Order: sequence, then structure tokens, then C-alpha cells
Amino acid sequence: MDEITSSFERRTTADVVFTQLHREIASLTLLPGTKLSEAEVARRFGVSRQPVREAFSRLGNLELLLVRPQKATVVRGFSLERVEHARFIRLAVELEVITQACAIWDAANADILQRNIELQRQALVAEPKQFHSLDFQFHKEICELGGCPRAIDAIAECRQKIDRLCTLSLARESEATTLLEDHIALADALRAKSVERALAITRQHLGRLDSTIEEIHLTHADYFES
Amino acid sequence: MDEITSSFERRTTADVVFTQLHREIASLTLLPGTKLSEAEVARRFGVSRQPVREAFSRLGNLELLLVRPQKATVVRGFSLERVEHARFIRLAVELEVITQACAIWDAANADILQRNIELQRQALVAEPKQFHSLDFQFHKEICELGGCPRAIDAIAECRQKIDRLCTLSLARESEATTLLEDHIALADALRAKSVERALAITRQHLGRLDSTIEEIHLTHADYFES
DNA sequence: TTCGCATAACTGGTATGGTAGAATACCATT
DNA sequence: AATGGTATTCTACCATACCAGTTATGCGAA
Repeated sequence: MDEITSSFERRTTADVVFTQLHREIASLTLLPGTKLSEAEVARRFGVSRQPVREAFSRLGNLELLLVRPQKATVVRGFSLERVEHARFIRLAVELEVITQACAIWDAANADILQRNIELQRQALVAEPKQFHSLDFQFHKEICELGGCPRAIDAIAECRQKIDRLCTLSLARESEATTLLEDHIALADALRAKSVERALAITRQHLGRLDSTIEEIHLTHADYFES
Repeated sequence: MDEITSSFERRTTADVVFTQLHREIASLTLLPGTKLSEAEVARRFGVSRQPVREAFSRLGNLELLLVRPQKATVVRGFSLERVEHARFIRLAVELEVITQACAIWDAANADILQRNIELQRQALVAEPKQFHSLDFQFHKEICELGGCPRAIDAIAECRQKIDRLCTLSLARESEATTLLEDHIALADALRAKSVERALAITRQHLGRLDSTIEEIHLTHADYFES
């Protein structure tokens, strides 16, 4: 691999293959059920089979690929069970973050969060595409200000699994308004340090995904396993 | 690899190496900081570097090994941050399991749990070694009866990270009595369907690890990273 | 003795060839 | 036409060789 390794950090060929495949699977460019062979992918990237193999292994750990001995490797579909599990874990973590945040929340924190909400409000009318990342930023700030900086990693991991699914939904944009309202209510509850209210809002907030998941389960049943 | 693949399931060489190394790292047979080279391990197992490499990769994903290009692979030490994170996630999940369990708990569930507690009580005096697995079983049953069967996987994952650390503690056995008391109290709270009490007990129950972790952090500072 | 540099002995990453097992296509037999 | 067996063609897995960095070593100069 003679190409420039983008200056600073050494990225191995396996990294490159992994990243690219990951992107394609997550974005549903590669649909569930698609068969991938080491040799074929290796040819496509112009590399040997070895780094491809390594990338396959990693994607297998993430449950994005199903790779079993002597059988074709396929892009895994969705599983209602796995999605529900990810949703459950995310809810659990988010609830505990909120609980701990409430205990130490102060006016300064509230102000920082408020600033993010303003940006969301602007994005909603100006650049709807940005709303998604502001949404993430919102939850991230709660984690950090609440004293659980690493919790956002766990949340992001769960989100990833769910997001691949939700790409299939059409109604994502229209829900942004509702989500913003949730965020505002949550920020209020935090400012008031009302744990019960904050928890209830969080449950409702994350629960909004359920209908979307259900919808996709019906409309795209063929992408589901088991 | 001509050996019998232990009947039913096909286990690749990489699986074998992975499992064995995992065991050795988790049990602290391989101490943090130990350098492992692909070639050396390959010789030890009598296999080629390839499957070893694969095993290393997986162990790297689990943060048990630190493998970086052109540098020796080493067994990772503990990180207070990582341990706290695992503890946090476990707490969050366990709390939400309890919450959901409380909502649907009935007498039948209570009885099943009670039976486990009796076993714990017996094990405490007869076979202290068995207490550990009964402890796990206890939490597992709550997950299953509470309607979150997969939650135990997440919990187990967190436990694993913490357990490697707690192997270093001397005072584990003596705490069993306290843990059993917690379990009894928790079962009571569940039977009474008192969410608040059950959550409080769970917090206290998991919090008991903190002192152990702190102790080890002081007595075995050399096994810690960062 | 101590420092610096050259070199040898490692490291993990990559490329390639060969192998066993699983799937598939195909042909012969019924 | 349906079925059973066989040959071909996949698959991922393993072994080996080679490469490019990194680290350790040891020798020579100061």
C-alpha cells in the first residue's frame, strides 16, 4: 500500500477496508443478505486477502457481518431482538446519566445546554440536516456536564445499531419538531432538578423510536433475520 | 490442526487460541504488561501466526490486549476509568431491569427467586466457591423473569471487566454474607413491588465493589494504566 | 566510563499459495 | 420427470515468505 497514509496517524490497510465497508453497511449501500467474499473484496480494493480478512473479523464482532467457517460471508440483517436490546441499553444508560446529572446540575450547565437548544431551533428551520448532529451533541453535553463523559460512547454504540435501521424510515425529518420539544422539556426539568420529570421525559423521548422500528419491521420484513 | 474438534461445533484454530489466551488473561495467569509476540505464541500453540493474529485482534477489541503496528503486543492493565465505566453501565442496566421487573413481578417469580436464595444460603456454609455462580444466577433470573433476558449479557460483559480486577482482592469471601443479605432484601422489595426500595438496594449492592476497587488501586498500582 | 551511532534482532502488517469443507451444477439412473 | 450421486466451484482457513518499521545491542570514539 504505497499511498500516502494521510500524514499523522498510521492507518493500516485493514483499517481502510474496515472503515469503508463499515460505512457502506451502515448506510445500507450494502444491503442485508449481500454476499461478500474475501477474494472479491480484495480485488475491489486492490489489496491482498489478508487485510480484508481482518476487516471481516472486526465487522463480525460488531455483528454487521456473519462470517462462518467455509461458508460465504454475508451482511447481517436486522434482528428485532438485537434492536430492542440496543434500545434497552441506551435507555438504561441515558436514565442513569440523567439521574446523576440532576444531582449536580447547576445554572452554568443549564445555560450551556440552552445554547445548544437555540442552535437546534435555528437548524430546524434553516438546515434540517444539521439537526441530527446537534441532537447527538445535546445528549453528549448532558453526559459530560452530568459527570459521565464516557457514557456517550455506550450510547453512541447503541445508536449506531438503531440508526442503520432508521435510515429506512421516511418520517424522520417530520419528527424533529417533536424531538426538539422533548429536548426543551428535558432541559427544563434538569434546570429544576426534578429527577422524576426528567426521567419520564427521557423515557418518552426514546420511546418515540418504537413506532418507527415497528413501521420498518412491517415494511421491510425481508431485511430482518429470524 | 488434525485434532478432534470436540464433536459438534466446528472450532477454528483461532477460536482455540483466543479462548485459551482469554482465560489466561482473565485469570491473571498473564499479568498486565506481559509482552506477547505473535511468533512466540504461535510456537507455543504449535500453529502458524495467522490464527494467533486473529485471536490477538479479537482480544484487542475487548481491550484485553494492546496491539499496535510494529510494536510489541502487551497485556493491558487496568484503568480506573474503564473499570468505573463498566461499573456505571452495569449499574444503569441493572437498575432498569429492576424497574421493569417490578412492574410485572408476581408471586411465581418471587418463589423462583426465593429458591435461588435458599441455595445461596446453603452454599455459604457448605461450598463458598459455588456462591459466585449462584450470585450470577440470581441476577440472571431477575433479568429473565423481569422480561429483559438479554440484559444479562450486557451485565456479564461488564462483570468480566471488573472481575479480572477483583481477582486481586483478598476479602472476597468474607463479603459473601453481606451480598446474600442484599439479595434477600432485594427479593423482598421485588415481592413487595416497591421500586424505590429495590433500586436503592441495587445501588448499595453494586456500590460495595467500590471499596474493593479502591483497595486494589492502591495495593496494585503497578497493574494500572494511565 | 559514557555517549552516540550503526547494525542486528525483533515487532506486526501484507502478499500469496495451498487445503478442507460446503454449496452448486450436472449428469446418469430410475 | 424425479432423484441420487459426482464433479466442479466456490468459501474461509491456515501456513509460509517477505516487508517496513521499531527496539535492543554492542562496539567504537570521546
